[in-house]
Amino acid sequence: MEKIKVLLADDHQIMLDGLKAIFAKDKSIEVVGTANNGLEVLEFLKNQSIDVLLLDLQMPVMDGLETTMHVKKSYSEVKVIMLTTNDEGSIITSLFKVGATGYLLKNASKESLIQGIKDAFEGKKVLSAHLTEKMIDSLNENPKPKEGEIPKITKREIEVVKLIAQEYTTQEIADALFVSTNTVATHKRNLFVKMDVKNSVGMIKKAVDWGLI
Amino acid sequence: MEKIKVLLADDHQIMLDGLKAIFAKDKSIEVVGTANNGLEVLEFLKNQSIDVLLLDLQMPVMDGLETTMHVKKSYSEVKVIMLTTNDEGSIITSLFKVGATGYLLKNASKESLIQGIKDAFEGKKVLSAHLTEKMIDSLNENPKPKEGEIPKITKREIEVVKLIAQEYTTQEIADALFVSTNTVATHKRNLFVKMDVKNSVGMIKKAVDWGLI
DNA sequence: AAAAATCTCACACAATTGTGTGAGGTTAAA
DNA sequence: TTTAACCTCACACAATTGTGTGAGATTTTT
Repeated sequence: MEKIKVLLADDHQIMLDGLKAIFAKDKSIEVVGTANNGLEVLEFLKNQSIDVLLLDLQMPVMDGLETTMHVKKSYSEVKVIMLTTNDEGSIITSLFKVGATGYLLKNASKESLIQGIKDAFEGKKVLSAHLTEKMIDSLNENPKPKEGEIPKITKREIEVVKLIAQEYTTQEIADALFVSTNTVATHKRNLFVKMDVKNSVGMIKKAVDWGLI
Repeated sequence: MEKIKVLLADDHQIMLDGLKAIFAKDKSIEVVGTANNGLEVLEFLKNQSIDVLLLDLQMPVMDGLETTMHVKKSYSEVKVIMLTTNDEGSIITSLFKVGATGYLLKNASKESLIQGIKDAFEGKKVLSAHLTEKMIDSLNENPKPKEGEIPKITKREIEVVKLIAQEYTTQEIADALFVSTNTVATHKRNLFVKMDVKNSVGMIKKAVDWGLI
């Protein structure tokens, strides 16, 4: 069987050595090179193809996030696993959005690392169990409206809000709801006051924040 | 030790019976009641407190998502675990945003269910391993602007977009940028075309999607 | 049953937004 | 250096939005 070609990138030589030692013991993984920053990774890829890129998040010159973007843009078939010591939940989602395949803690066990490489190679998403929760938390981190701070918006008003969000004009909303434009205008007026906004733009922004639409 | 008080909610009686049977064998869990829909859950909570709510996502009258919102609003200390057969990734993030604690598949093992209840009770987030990947995928699923699909928005235009998002009128934007209202109007006009929207509301929505603001 | 909230509509008017067309000056790219 | 993109502004006009006030009808809550 062909070995999984892995490129290691970390600014700490000790880390690179440690990783190489770990993977040396595994028959299905071959470390084909190392890099000290993102630029070196891109240089390496110009000359040689790899299957998996194991990447330190914190690096000088070009960090993990930026590197991932560049790599995925030019070599989309490469699986990228981010390796890091700390676990800032907020960045995890960004990582996956730019196309990373996995996210592992540096203090993960040797077995986890090896398994992570293999899973990534097979196209699976890889995530340290401890990090799942972090990620979930980060989803909630946007200034979620505190319980009592949301005024009571009526059903009809919500209908109006939704239509406004869909770029409907007052006239179109009136037609859609079978009421007069005056009525729609009244709903909007009341909404502006309730939501404490100046215009439809502010209204829709808050509506999104509040989960109204 | 006090038992963990659990309320089961599912519109299928068979499911309820099965769950009861499973939890009956565990000494630390006590099923204190069952409900067939969200309304019954809310009714139950008026008279009796619980620790964990195991909730079917698909229910008539009031589904899991809506129920969760109501429950967390009035009884924030209750841990909610969603139980479902299918796994629509997109809904998972919504779930956590409304305050759910976990999300398990109905075909999870008995052990997983029991452990899930215990974890939730201790405040941990619970997620079927198989669903982690789904969730990650769903992060990527918002009509992410494909590389080439985002038109080139100039710096000046972005400034305008940001101010519009802050409920500035054209006049105020003009003052803020030290240009005439005509200029601002022109920027807006160009933005409408570039972004293919009808008005400022649509513009701000897309701007958010595209990460412009 | 009385009170409060909701939904409806009218009328009038000010304010703002959106559209069309044309164009001069500056900057960046080919 | 020629072209292209960008920023600027004007003028005019239509369309839409936003405000203020008042009020009847229906539903929900107390």
